[in-house]
Amino acid sequence: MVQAISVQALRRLPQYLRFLRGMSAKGREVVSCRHISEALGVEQTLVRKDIAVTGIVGRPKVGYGVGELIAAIESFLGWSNTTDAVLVGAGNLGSALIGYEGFRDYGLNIVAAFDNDSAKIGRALHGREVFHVDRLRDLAIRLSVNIGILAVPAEAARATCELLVDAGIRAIWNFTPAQLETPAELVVENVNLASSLAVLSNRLNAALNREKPV
Amino acid sequence: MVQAISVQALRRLPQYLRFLRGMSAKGREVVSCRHISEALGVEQTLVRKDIAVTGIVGRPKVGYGVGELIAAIESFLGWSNTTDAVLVGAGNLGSALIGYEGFRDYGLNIVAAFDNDSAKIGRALHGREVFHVDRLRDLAIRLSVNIGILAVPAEAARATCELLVDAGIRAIWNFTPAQLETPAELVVENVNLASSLAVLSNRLNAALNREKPV
DNA sequence: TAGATTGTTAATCGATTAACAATC
DNA sequence: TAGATTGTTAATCGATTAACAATC
Repeated sequence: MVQAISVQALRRLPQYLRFLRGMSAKGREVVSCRHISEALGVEQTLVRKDIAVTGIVGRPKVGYGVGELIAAIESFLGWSNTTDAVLVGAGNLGSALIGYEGFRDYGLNIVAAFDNDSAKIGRALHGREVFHVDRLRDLAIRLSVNIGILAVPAEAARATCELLVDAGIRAIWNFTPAQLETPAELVVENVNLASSLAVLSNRLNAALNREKPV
Repeated sequence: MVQAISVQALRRLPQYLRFLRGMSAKGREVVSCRHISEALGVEQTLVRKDIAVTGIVGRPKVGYGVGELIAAIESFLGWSNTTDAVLVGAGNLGSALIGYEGFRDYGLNIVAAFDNDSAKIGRALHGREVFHVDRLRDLAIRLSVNIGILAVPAEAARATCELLVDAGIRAIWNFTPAQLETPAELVVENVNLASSLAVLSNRLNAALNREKPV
């Protein structure tokens, strides 16, 4: 059966993972929920519940094995093995993403970049070749890539999304502000910078108003 | 009094805004909740409640004035006037952010970039000069900038955060995976790519398993 | 008027937190 | 044993949805 897990819990797992890897690097072998809770500011009980979904069992009075827990979270997220992805849009953001080495920690490997600007084709971008989008379908199918990273200008988002679906892509990591029309079976995860900035703006305004009330 | 609004609602407002601007560009003058609801896949009642927080009042049987609604959302988010920000970290991601023209739509203006790599200092990045971080405090205070964008390597995140606080920065948009130790009054908004990818991975795995159950 | 739409109140649902039991 | 910690069940809280009233 497929594990049911809340989006919120899912979003916390990588934070635990990062903390645990740090502990592991320091040679620490066991860790308690209280430890994680205090480091990340997440309630102990919540940490315990989140960890429980990975199927790992801790030892009362001791805690969890750091290595075990890391492996369990990685495995739960499907990050134990490298997953290939293609990136479309080799502009500023696209090249930053392809050059971001941190993705390795999440088991993500961008195998190739695509663009429709002939000035960009053929050049290597951080060691990955840039192809014309015309070749997307062929290459993605041949390499059986499931994940597509969308970093094109907003106006091109929908059309590019269709290209990706046509290329057999099953999940799109959408870095554009555009809302994608999604065929039911397509997984779309939006990285919505505007939403994030809205939260920042609102809290900042609240903080400033608290100081100088109108 | 400071408007109370849920983070979720706050995150939806920019989506409405984007849709409304599109409508406005097409010459549309009124819009109903149903209209927004269908375009964005958000329940009508929820749209209505979200819009209500901006203080705007619609007309039964008609809807809301597109221009009015845009102005109300922009004003609520504090996006009607441009807000200055400084960016620290002029690497791949930093230069993508400084070159991203979309921020203009959210009233965000990156006035300068900072780095500690002498190879990057002095060069212009998408038209903005890159300064040494030593000059951060002086410039940020002089320009009374409230927002700092953090795009340094994860290892440098905490130290840079302290520099920003020392420079009078009140809100940090954190693009690093690091968890920041936050003084109570500092606003921190994390753009957590790992969390986002975790959600994507999990849904993709679920979709693939649905096809080929174990 | 009738119908469409806004606005609000009540019900539901899900996530978080609190309380407690189990265990080493 | 006593105490610390895990694991689970119950209570709370907040966000979403459903139902309804108001209005043009």
